[in-house]
Amino acid sequence: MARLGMDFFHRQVDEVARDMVGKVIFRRMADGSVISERIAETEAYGGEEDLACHASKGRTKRTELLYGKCGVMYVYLCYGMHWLMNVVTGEEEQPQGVLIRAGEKYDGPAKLTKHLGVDGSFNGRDICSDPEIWIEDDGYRPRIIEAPRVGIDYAGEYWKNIKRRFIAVKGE
DNA sequence: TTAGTGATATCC
DNA sequence: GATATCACTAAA
Repeated sequence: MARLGMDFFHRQVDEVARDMVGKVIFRRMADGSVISERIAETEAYGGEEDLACHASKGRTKRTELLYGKCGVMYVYLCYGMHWLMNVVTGEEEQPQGVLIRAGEKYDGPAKLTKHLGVDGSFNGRDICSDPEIWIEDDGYRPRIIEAPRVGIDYAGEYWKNIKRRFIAVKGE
């Protein structure tokens, strides 16, 4: 087991998103217990031209984190009730991030964050050094399917259709 | 298919 | 200050 560090996230967002599939996310709860969940699905967002990336519309208070240091969590409240969890990747000054969409047992971005107890208080934390949440590589290497991202109809035909979504194949 | 929900951004 | 938007889920 090896905890993922800065070097893992300091790469092209597409590579990081792909490599994160199959890794295990750990969470130390307030009562001291530790739960884990293998990542089954991610999506890559980023590049200044990526219309699906929040930061494409301009650098704002909210998206500021995406321009910052890699390894930092970007947690965002969607539709007033769902927390979505991302990890910033790549160079500083480049808005890039990986959305963690699903775990093996918790399929769906908001279900995953709910299970892990991740909310707005995790926004801006460094997943490489935070004592309450981290990601490890246990050597598992699933076969990975690439697919178009979902839920970004507003981003236009091109960005809607490119394959920046990575899904683990079960049982391999 | 649609109702629910609230932070953020954008427009007065 | 007000409105429009949104990387979703559950219920029907």
